[in-house]
Formats: sequence, structure tokens, C-alpha cells
Amino acid sequence: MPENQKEKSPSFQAPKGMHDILPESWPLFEKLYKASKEIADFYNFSRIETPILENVDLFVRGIGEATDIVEKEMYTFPDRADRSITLRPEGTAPVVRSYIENHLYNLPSPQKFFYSGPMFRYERPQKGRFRQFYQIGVEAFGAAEPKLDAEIISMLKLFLERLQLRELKFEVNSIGCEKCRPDYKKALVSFFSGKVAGLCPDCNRRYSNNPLRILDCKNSACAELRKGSPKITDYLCGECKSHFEEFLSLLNSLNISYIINSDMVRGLDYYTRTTFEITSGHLGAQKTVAAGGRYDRLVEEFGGPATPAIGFAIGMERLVEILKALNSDFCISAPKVFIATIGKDASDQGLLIAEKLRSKGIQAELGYDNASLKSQLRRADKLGASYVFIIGDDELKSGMIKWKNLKDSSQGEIGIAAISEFEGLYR
RNA sequence: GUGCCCAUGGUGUAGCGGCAACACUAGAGUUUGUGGAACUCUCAUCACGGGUUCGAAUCCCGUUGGGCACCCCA
Repeated sequence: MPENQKEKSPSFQAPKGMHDILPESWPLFEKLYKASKEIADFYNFSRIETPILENVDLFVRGIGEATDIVEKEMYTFPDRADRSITLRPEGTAPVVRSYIENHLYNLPSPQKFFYSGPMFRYERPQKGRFRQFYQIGVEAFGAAEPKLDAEIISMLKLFLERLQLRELKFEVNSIGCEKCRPDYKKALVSFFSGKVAGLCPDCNRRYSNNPLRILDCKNSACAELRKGSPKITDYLCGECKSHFEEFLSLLNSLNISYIINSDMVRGLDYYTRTTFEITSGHLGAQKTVAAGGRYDRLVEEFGGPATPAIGFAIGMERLVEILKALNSDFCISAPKVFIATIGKDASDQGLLIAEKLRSKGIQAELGYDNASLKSQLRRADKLGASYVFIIGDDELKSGMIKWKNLKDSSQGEIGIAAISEFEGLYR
């Protein structure tokens, strides 16, 4: 930066609700990626990556036309050939699309996938809620039995435990299938039919649009009015009921503590039977850290063979927020050696030595711009380097480089040619 | 999309109509080649745009961004 020359330039900002992941928090994101890859391997989930852009219809059909996401939260725009393109607001519909398009159902069943990447929702930003946010997701196709549901919850638990997160709440529910849910809806509507006047304006809208949503309204009047309302778990058909019961009993045998929240409703239309949500007390209103459920009808609805499926997604920023709150240690790796040089010739020699060391897998850093030896040492100290090599005219002449151990201040000399055998570098 | 709150160096704050201050961080230096301490110096068109005023960081309007809650969700 040239001094005294401040140019008048427009002040750019990241778009609303979008943020940079800076070097200081990247190690935490990396920790999540690493842990997810590890766990995915244990459970035989393989990596899949879908485009960030999809045709708008995929989400309209998949998530549901009347959902908030589709109605008001999608980034949808025409491309140059006037196709309607959407920045993916979630990961399940794209993976289902890929599963069908690439005929992955011809591979041995079940097929299990995981992915990670940015999602986009045009919402009002808040702590823990962004317009571009990152998710790690998991989808498993081709197994209907509750064993898979329980296994997936267990997988999620193991992942969270890897990150030392134990104070999380597991909530589970079953929202039935296309056979039993309509009966429940009817029962719910008739329960509320006499009470509509007392419900909040939002719930009046829900009453006709999506009565299930009245159940998780936070308005106290609505909470009062729904006391004694019919529970979905009492209306499950025989198959859904035994699926749910078996699922719960497997969670018990796996020693996973959970609570049944029969008011938990998912905002995406594709869910059937098992749904679940993991919440944290460390976040504000946006406390859901991971959520998912079964979607046994979606593959068929998209034109594929009837294939039961289940999946979940983890909100990375929210998890990172918790890790930060817990002061989770993460280290920025320090160079093993800092090469301080005096003069142009030494500086060039320093680059050669650094490159030689790096090619042997040793992390090395250099002084730049002819900074004084003092300031180079100061920087070496701040970076946390273990050793400094000092190269000046004398050293170039004699072929012997000075080394200094920054931890115990010991010093010594070593020949330039023998530098990569310097034993301190391998401790 | 709705309601409320906020915006001063890189960070955290003070200033409340009259010379923009403090702490920390970062960079440079303290007589010529040795870090961590001390000291010195450097780093702000007070988020942006307009208005009121002799005079605005301060008062008013708008914009942008952030936060809390709702809606909804990961």
C-alpha cells in the first residue's frame, strides 16, 4: 500500500446475509469436514456433489408449492436462454434428482450418500441464519426398515460426539404417510373448527393452508387453544405405528436419549414417517443444528422407481458457533522454521533453502521486503516458529548458516549443504 | 415479509452541537546483524447520501449493513 495515497473507491460489502469464512474460523469448518468424512466412511456413505444451480421446478415439486421456502425464499432467475434457474435452497431434492437421472437405483441397494456445500435462502438474516449457508447432508436410498432410521440417528450422534458436543437435545416424531396423515388432518381441522376466532392471524391462514403448522405456533393464545388437540402419533396407520415403535425401541437399545415431540412439524412437504431435529441451548432462536427425516415417496414422485429414503442436514455455521462458544481449541499451524535474511543475495538464497525444506515436507516461512533482522525475528516469534535460520553476507561467504532455537534461545551453525539434515526440523 | 434496537481506527470503547480521545492489536523504529519487555512513531474523509445550523460524530430524513424477536428453518 503506497502511503498517503488513499484512492477514493466505492466501499464494497458482501451481499446481505452472506459472509466470508475467514482464516480464523476456517479451522473449525475444516474440523467439521474432517469429522464428517471420517464418520461417513465408518457408515459406508460415499461422497456425492450436485450443482449449486438447478431448474426451479425441482424444488417447486420436491419441497412443495405452498411451502415458505418455495413461496418466498428462493433465489430464482432466468438464465441467458430464459430457463428458470434456482440457487439450491436445500440438498435433498438435488440428490434425489441425481439418483434418478444417473440410474443409481440399479446399483446394489441401499445406496448411501453424503455431501456438503452452500445453500441459499432469501430470508431476513439473523444470528445463525444466513442467505448463503453451509450444510453437510446425508441421504440413504432403498431401505424402508426402521433400522436405517435408528442407524442414521446414531451416526449423527457419533459425529456430534466427535466434536465433543454432548449437551444437545434429540427430538423425534412420526408424521405418518399418505394413508394416515389425511385422517389426522381432518381430525385436527375439526378440533380447531370452533376455535378459529381465537387463533392468531398466522394460524388462521394455517388453518386453511397447512393445519399441522398450528401445532408449533409460539403464540400463547394458540398454545392454550391447542391443549387437548389430537396427536399425530394416535392417528398413525398400522404400518406407520409399528415403524415408529420399532424405531423408538432401537433408539433405546442404542442408548440414545430422545424426546418425542408430537408437535414437531417439518416445513418441507416431502417428509413421511420419521422426522427428527437436534437443537442446542447455546444458540438463540435459530437453535436447530441438524434435522431430517424419511421421504419414502419422493423418488417415485420425481419419476424414479418407488424407493424409500431418509436423510438429514447439518447447519455448519450453527455448529461452528457452538464450537466457538465452547472455546473449542483449534490451532493455526506454525512454521517449523523462519528464514531471516540480510541483503539481496541472502534473500535469494533464503528462497532456495525454503523451497528445499518445503519439498521435504517442512513448513517454512521467509522474511520479505528487506525488513530489519529485528523485525524479522519479531515476526518469527509471532508466527510461533520453532527455529530461525539467519543468512547474511558472512554466512554466504563461509557457507555456514546460523540457526537459533526460539523456544530455548540456543544458537549454532550448520553448513548450507547440510541444511535439510538439521535435526531440529524433525522434532 | 413484520416489529424493535444498533453503526466512531483492525478490535473494544469515550465523546451527546464547538480542536475526534483511550486501551489493545498490527506495522516501523529506539545509532549500523538477534524475538518475547520498555519507550517512540504510524494507521479514522466518525457506514453511505441528503437536510437543519455560523458550526454536526452528535439533531432530522433516507439508504446500506448488523442484531433481537416474529414468520420460517439448518
